[in-house]
Amino acid sequence: MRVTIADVARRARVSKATVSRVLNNRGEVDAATAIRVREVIAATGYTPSAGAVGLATGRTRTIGILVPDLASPWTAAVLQGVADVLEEHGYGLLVSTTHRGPDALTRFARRVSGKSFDASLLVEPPDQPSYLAELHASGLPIAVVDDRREHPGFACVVADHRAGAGAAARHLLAAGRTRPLVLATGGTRCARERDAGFAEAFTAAGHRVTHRVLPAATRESGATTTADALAAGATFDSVFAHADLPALGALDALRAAGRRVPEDVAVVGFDDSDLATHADPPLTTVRRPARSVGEAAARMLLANLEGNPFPTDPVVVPTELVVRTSA
Amino acid sequence: MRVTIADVARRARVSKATVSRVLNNRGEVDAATAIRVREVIAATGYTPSAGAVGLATGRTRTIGILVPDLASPWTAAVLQGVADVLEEHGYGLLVSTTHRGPDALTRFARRVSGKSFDASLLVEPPDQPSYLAELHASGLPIAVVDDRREHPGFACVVADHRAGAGAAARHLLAAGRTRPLVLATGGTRCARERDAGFAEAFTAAGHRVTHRVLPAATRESGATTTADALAAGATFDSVFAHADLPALGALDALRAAGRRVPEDVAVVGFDDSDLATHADPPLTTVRRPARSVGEAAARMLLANLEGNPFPTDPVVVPTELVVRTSA
DNA sequence: ATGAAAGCGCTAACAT
DNA sequence: ATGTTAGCGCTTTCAT
Repeated sequence: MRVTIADVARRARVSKATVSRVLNNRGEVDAATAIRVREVIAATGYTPSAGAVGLATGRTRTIGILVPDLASPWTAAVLQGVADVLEEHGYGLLVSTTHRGPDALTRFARRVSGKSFDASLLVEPPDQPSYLAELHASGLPIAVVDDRREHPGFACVVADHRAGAGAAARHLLAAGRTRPLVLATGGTRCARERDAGFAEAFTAAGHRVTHRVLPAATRESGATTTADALAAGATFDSVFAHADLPALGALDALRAAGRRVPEDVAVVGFDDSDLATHADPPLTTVRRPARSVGEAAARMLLANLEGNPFPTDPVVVPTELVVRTSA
Repeated sequence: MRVTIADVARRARVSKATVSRVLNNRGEVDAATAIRVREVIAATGYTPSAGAVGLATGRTRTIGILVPDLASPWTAAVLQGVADVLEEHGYGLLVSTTHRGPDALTRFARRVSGKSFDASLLVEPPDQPSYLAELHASGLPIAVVDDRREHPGFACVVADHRAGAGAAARHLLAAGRTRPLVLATGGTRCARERDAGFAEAFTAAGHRVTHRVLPAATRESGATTTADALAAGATFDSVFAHADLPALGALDALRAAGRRVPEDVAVVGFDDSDLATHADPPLTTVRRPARSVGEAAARMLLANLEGNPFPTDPVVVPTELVVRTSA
């Protein structure tokens, strides 16, 4: 049988209430009694039942996180940041995934109303306003990690895409590059931020940027788009891709065309994935601080649970230009 | 206020017991009553409190997983597999990490004895026999994912390194390669399996393999070890690396030495990481089925919870040779 | 087929 | 400073 608080109370010749008090350092307890109780606890290896504590207090010391999937480096790193902070504060992390379809969302909502956790964190949640609204209405503290910043009304943590793109631009400018080709990804909010941050710096310096939108954020589309630009006679001395994969593609196309990187054309990516380190040449890129984003989000949630209201504006985590060889 | 089972009972004009029966399809309930109860449930949006159910039944429908860290592609993929299976069966996943030091282990043990979950899964747990024994003694169903296979006494899921290495060897042999250079990683169990599987095939064919142990499973060590072998006059027509990163290093050294891949030397890696796809040339490699391993482990745990005993031998998940360009 | 009541293991008023 | 007493929201005998 498991040892319960009643067992401890009996063996220490006190009431359950007293045991509870020493357990939680609450209320006044005689020093000697406390010691005795602690001894019994140690001797029996007693650990409070999480479920019972949760039922009695209404708090589970667990937070729920909903991520698109676990295998992508970005979400995995965010998760790591969240887990670190929560662990440090003695909170548990209950993970759910949306990648198996919309049922997952329902199930998550179920857990929310089942009070499986005290707060929850949504990482790039799918746009299903009904569920989101429902979650919001549940009264549970909710924070969102979403660079698309598409969920007003929720406390939010985002990476600073604009500043990152700006840093990339200034790095290129400092190296004397004046005619960049931008390989942009779709029309998400963060893509617009990157465009804005990059273009801003170049136009401020009196230069124009050539802008292409990629059909997909893949290596292939990066390659063909770059090759097309080359074939169309576009003159550019640098490439800024909205992701590392297309940057790799640009590298391919450039090599195929006999352009040297970075001598003839400098290339900058975005994300700082593993691939960037191992690219040939190693890719200069803007690091998306997944880990820090996760940490910030977790801290925000924890602060909220302690009574501090959520910040009204998105928390912006700085990005960082990682200079390697390609630019 | 949250709606409780008592609220539902009142509105449906039945007792809590009946609502509970309807909820769990247990015992005989009049069809009409059941319908009425379900209507009230739907109307009120009632969801049972997970904590209360847990307290009453002694089961939380949650399993705990302990991983070294969340950011590595291998553990992330295992986790994904686990999450998929659990989600499908309505189980929750509580994640802990050991990467912040040994406290994490203590905390995990605490949750175990706090009955936060029904079973737990250890992914490549650190060798701290005391804690492991303690966990084992807790009576909680525990499974281990650990290719090192170093924890006898625990139910275990592993990838078939030996067969994977064998497949790599046969692929090389079929291509007429007869003098392979093996770039081995440290003395773990799985490294020995790979060595054995690979050597077996080559010696059976009457060929000898050159064997080097890498100081580390990095790209650099793969490169220098290969370069050294070349400089030492070793003649080899193929390289089998125990991981993708050193295989990439071999590619580097080979290129630097003017050897063409795969014409002069074929290269095979192990893991099938992202890097393999994007290597130049794309790397032929043995896929470690992280996802399937996670799924198998989760299924094993679930089966155990339903009363089936754990298999006594490790569950072996097949690996797969992914043929690309390098071999 | 359904209800009443006890109890899961804890916390939190309220007494003393 | 400590004990008593109610719950928290559910499941589960045991009656009826």
